[in-house]
Amino acid sequence: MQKEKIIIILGQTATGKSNLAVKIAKKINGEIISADSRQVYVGLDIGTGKITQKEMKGIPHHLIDIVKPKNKFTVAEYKKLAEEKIKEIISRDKTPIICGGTGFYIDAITKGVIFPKVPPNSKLRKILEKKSTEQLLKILKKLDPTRAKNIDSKNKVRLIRAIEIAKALGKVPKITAVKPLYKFIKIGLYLPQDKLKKKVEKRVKKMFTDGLLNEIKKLKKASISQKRLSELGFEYNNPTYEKVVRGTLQYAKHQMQWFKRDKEIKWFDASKKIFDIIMMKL
RNA sequence: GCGUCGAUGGUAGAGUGGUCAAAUACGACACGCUGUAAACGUGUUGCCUUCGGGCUUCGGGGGUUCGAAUCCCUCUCGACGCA
Repeated sequence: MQKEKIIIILGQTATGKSNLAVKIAKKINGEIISADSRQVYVGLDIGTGKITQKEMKGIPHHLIDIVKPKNKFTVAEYKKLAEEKIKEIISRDKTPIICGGTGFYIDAITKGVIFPKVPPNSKLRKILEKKSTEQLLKILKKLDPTRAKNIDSKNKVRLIRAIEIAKALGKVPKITAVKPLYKFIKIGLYLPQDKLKKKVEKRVKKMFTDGLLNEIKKLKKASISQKRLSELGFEYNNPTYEKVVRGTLQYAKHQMQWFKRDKEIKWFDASKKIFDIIMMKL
């Protein structure tokens, strides 16, 4: 049996992924699944550059606005939901198009990664957070010497998660991945540095005129704490134009850092006319 | 014009005779990442290097000293105060 085809649109922020995804969806009868770790939250619209109803042009979009910003959302949940959506869309005889810039989320689906079935344990985390990385490493060593050897020994977040898993399962299972069920076509969008910068500047300016500050006010009213807001991104942490531009540019760089390891991605310069070329490849 | 204070690496900002190529933070660059991922972490960040070191730096110039980012003189610029 031939594998179903799934199109992935990924790449740096502000390169026009959403737009391209909608165009492709129209042409090939597709539905879009977002791969953005922040657009899942209700109410984070302007700051995350969320696609508007109008921009969707009638194409169904999934995994946008699915949780309240108060609740934390994670990759594992994303993977589960996205895989459900993929099945659903295929059963409707349509093509799933995954579109977004969160590389970790995309890999979670396309690389068949299996996450250990250990949900975050906030109680345990709270206790562990108070300890130093040295102490944490010691604890992990006792529980799982192998993982302790390979882990990023100064990374608290990773250490805590490793301990969390080891406590629940006895040890941290080896990374496992299953063969993907689908045929993924990965299309990467990038912009030359100067063009990216201009695009980002324009976008951030628009963010402020569109009412980013107001959006933050609303979130605060909905009793989202300042701490939580800053977790949701620099746009939500006392943003200024300069801060957001710099942060976005840094983020774009970080995204490339992640994506460039994936040799399956076919890259396209988003400042050129690429739609027809991409369509030919699908 | 007089007086006081100040001038430090890409930026902010410590340092006030040796342990200073100069803390720290930010930025920049490189890299990692398996349930927080716009998160979290690591390395480099004057120049050269056979990686042992070598060389030139703390507004400019001059001096004191075995030794100066640190003390003195002077010039330039800036802030404030008095005229």
